Amino acid sequence: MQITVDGENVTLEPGGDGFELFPDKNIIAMFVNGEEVDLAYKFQENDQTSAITIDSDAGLRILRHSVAHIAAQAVQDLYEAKLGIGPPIEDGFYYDFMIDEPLTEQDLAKIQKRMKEIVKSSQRFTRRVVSEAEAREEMSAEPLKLELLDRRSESLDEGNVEVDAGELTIYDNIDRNGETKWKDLCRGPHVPNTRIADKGFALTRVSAAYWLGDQSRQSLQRVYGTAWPDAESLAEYKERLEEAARRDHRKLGQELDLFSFPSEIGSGLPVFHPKGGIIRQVMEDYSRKKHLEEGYEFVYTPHISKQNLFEISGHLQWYSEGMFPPMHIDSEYDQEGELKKQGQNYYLKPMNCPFHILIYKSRSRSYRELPLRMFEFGSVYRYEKSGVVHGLTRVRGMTQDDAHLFVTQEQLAEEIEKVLQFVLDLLRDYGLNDFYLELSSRDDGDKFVGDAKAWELATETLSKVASATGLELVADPGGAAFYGPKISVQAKDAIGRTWQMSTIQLDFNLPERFDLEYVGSDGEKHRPIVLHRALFGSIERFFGVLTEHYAGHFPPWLAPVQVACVPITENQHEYLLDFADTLKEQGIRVEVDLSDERMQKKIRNHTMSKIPFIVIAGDSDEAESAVSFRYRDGTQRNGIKLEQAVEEIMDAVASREQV
RNA sequence: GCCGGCAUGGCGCAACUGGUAGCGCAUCCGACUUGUAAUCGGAAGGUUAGGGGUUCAAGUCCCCUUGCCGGCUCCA
Repeated sequence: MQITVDGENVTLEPGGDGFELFPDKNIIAMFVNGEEVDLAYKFQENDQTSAITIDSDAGLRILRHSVAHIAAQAVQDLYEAKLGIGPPIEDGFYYDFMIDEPLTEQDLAKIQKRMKEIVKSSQRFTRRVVSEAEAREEMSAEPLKLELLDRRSESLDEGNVEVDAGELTIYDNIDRNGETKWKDLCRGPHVPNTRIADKGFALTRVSAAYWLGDQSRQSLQRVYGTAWPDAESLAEYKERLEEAARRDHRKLGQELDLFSFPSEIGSGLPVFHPKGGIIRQVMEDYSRKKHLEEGYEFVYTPHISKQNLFEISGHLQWYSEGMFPPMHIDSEYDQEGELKKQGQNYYLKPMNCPFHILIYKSRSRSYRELPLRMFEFGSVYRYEKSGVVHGLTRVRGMTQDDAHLFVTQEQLAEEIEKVLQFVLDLLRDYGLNDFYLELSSRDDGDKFVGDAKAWELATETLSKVASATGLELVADPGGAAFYGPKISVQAKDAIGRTWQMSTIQLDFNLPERFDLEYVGSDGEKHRPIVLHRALFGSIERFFGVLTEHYAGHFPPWLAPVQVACVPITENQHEYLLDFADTLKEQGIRVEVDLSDERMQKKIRNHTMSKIPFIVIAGDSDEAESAVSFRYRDGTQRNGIKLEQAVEEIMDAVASREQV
């Protein structure tokens, strides 16, 4: 029998399978004619195959999915639980269960212990093709699996071949004695044997999850886990989690005294302390400067508005759920309690656009004024549901670095290009360098405004401009809001996590609703196009992302305290105070530590508060008009002359570099 | 909004099955004056998120509210 292995012709005995062909233990499955299959697969004439190693992307998915099965077996060994689904996910897997009692952390430990036993018992994953009737029979005690079978037949009826139109398979877990210990309806493939999971897995958490992600369906218990080819990779993964935890902006915000969320104020409503305040101020000042240079004009608008504005804008129609409920004011009653004056509703604003648009509409506009760019640090309030607020990244009150650009059709492409370049430059100034773009286009449904033609044109324009940056462009079909397509900038942080930062959003809706126009060179009235864009997204969120990106080690230009001076003895107090004065005159944020702690303690304190420059001086330094630098990583440089020290600090701040 | 967990001085934590709150850091006072990540001694500080209940007795048990955490759903 002839088959092709990695493009090479190989001769195999009839009935030969993957175990024969790939004896290497690191190979856990294989591709056959493009499909992932078990090693137990018996080759057919002319099959094309290649190995799947355990550490490849496909291999890891298969491993994780297999460990999900082991978890499910363990759960069913220990509890009365019905099976949901158990797919691999990034870095791990989950399995959903219908179970009466919610699982706890203690349960997790028990389940993991049981999993270890299953792994050690060396069970084989064995594939078996079944008819639908057989599958229903064997899964008769598993209502959720039966529902999946129902759904499968429904979609087959509709000619939808997406969901496993192929044969149905059950995987049996068979132990050394040939006894079937467990089975699951599953497409596979799987690792050959539970032992392969050996030392590289761990359960990580439990939570609830809706069946099939549907809020109206029942809540299941979801067990999350992770799985890796070996113990080292698992340890590395755990270390990665710990690193992320160390960088958590909520923790750093507390430790570095940057911001807090007083419960007296309410959920999702942060206050910035002086140390966080100065960072914000520097960020905002820099942003203002850049916007001025880029031709933006600054506007200011209130935080609340009468209901009617949001009726015109459509927010109440489309997004009232995300808005704080209204406050009703100005009603007046006479002595009999009869309504004398109809009051009205005011809403906290969830977006700035209607306000900017009113500024546009305050007088007639000429094409000569376009593009008109209105910028504001606009405070908005959104009623985020109670379960979703999260540190600074998901809040109920925030400040957007928001701008609305009013442009003509002809100017659109160039303006988008400018904005995109502006965004990327600005993000780079903040130390983010690794980006990709996402283009969200129209949903196929009819939930959109404007005509399809205009959408198509605009999407094409966005796409062209995005491609021209040379950055990776990911399509997000159907991801657009109802009012227009958008480009979003995704940035990767220092430990490789991606964050959605800026968005550039076209709007076909508001110009219509507010009946915007400008007078063109032809003397006729035309409708401008509105571009929404926020570069940071929200200041709060960006602040959180930067904190995690830098792990609290803000570069000198952003650091709340840029220089801490530590005298070796009291004799240097004057000397360092003079030095600090010189820096202060240059606008440097500097402190001299005159406390009566020992200098080792002072160094420790300032290192822990992550101050970029610790400047130390003793007698010998003073004698030669010098100081010593100590950086956050513990490195030191001695004997730096005063003028040079000042210059270096100033340079580091001015260049916005990290030290 | 849903499921589960948590809530003790500024911060991090302790207090066995209910028996009238402890420790470290920080703070304040005093002593010490010291070349690169914690000097020593002393003092002050909480009625245990808020409210209600059970009990002779509640930080420990029950209920409600608020907030936080992990997910789900959502994120204009």
